[in-house]
Amino acid sequence: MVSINQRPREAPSYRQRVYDLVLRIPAGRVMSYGQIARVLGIGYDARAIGNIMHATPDDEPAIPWHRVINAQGGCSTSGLTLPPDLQQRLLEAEGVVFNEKGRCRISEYLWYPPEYHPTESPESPLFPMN
DNA sequence: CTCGTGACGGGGG
DNA sequence: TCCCCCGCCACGA
Repeated sequence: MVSINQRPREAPSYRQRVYDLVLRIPAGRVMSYGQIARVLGIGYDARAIGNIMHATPDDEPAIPWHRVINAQGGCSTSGLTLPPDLQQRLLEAEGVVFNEKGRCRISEYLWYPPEYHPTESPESPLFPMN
């Protein structure tokens, strides 16, 4: 495990910021890749978050990677080294309900870090749509 | 340094 | 709703 923990304690790396946030997602709740990117701010985007999460199991086994799904409410882990249905099963074990198409009502499970105060206005680019 | 590759997302047809 | 296309960006070759 070429852990990021071995990195000296400087400014948190891009990965570390992502991991720190994912670590805080409560069981039974989820965040989408894009949502994480928006919470972290400029320079982060959904695709990059996905790349990082892909490496997570090897990197940091303790990180609840399964609580990060796509904005459509589905799991994006098809055809990898991981069992295709693993992520969904882990979430179901935490009470998340998926339909026959493998999608959950994401709005019911979304979690936002408490210190993050998104604008109330749906007009705002920071409004937490997903 | 450049290039290809995604566990993405949103818009359009 | 599904599908396709394209912008986005960290990472490894």
